[in-house]
Amino acid sequence: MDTKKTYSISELAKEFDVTTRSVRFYEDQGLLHPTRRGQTRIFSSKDRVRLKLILRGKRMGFSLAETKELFDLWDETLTGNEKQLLLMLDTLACKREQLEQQKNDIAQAEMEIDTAEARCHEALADLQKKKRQQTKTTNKEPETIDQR
Amino acid sequence: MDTKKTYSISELAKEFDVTTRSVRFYEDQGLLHPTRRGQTRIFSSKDRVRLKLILRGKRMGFSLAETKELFDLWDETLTGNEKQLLLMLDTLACKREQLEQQKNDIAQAEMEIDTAEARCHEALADLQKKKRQQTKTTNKEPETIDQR
DNA sequence: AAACACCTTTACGTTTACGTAAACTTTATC
DNA sequence: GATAAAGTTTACGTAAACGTAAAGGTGTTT
Repeated sequence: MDTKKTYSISELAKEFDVTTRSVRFYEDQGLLHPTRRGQTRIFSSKDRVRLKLILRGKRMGFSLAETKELFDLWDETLTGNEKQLLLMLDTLACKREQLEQQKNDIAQAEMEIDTAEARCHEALADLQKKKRQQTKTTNKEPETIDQR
Repeated sequence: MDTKKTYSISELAKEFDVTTRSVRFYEDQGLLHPTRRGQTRIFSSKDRVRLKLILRGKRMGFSLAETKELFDLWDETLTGNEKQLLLMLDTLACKREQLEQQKNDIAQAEMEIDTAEARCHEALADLQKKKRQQTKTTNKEPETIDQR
């Protein structure tokens, strides 16, 4: 069920493969806002979404502070104040630029991986050739063959 | 000139907008290998390329240690040892997966930015409407208009 | 030769993002 | 009602990636 209303700390931790320590830390830093039953934390599905966003942000190289800024900004944006709305639009535009940069970086990296891989295959092919020649002279069985 | 043979530390620092401290740190961590004239560092164009890769790696969320591993692996790969070559191919495949994940993350983020932006524009439009109605009753000039 | 720019090493300080242990409370289970 | 399982706070520890002096060495420009 994706519409489950609440989650325990270990449920969230397990689902997203982080420690409870991390989750508590994110709360401490103001990124999550669980309610309490007694002193036990109860996380809403909003918290769940935010945790997902936090982790994606991390994978994308965002700091917790950056992510928190976005969360806070979004919350303030919801108040409907015009200045906030414009500020949010600005911020979104910035993020878009960052994403463009990242896409470029990724494209570059992919190309370099391609050429690196090609060179590896070449080098492997060379090695196989040498082996075959050795095999010819010593008359042994051929070994592994690189096939991709 | 992209074929300039050597660079001083501050040349590199300026070109890539990092501090000399960082460059020295990268050397200290074994990511760069400048030669020396006296005790002054002299960076090759290979170092320059590596610095570029380091920084791109950082933008992509890679740690220096990860980047160093790749550098080292690549250097060892160049020795032509078969095991190294296969290991390298494996590593490259892993990196490719990472890049796929990142592309997904970016695509998701872009979609969310799109919807966030749309909501902002809606909210702004609502505000404008309210303003216009006020303007009608109070007969004042219209103010800013959100046009995109 | 004095000043200035640029380079060096050494070394302690700082921020981020948690890890880890200790000591304790609450809740579920046998 | 004992015991385990999961939760809590407090607090010190740590790795990464530098920042920031301090103290000094080259070299060239005026």
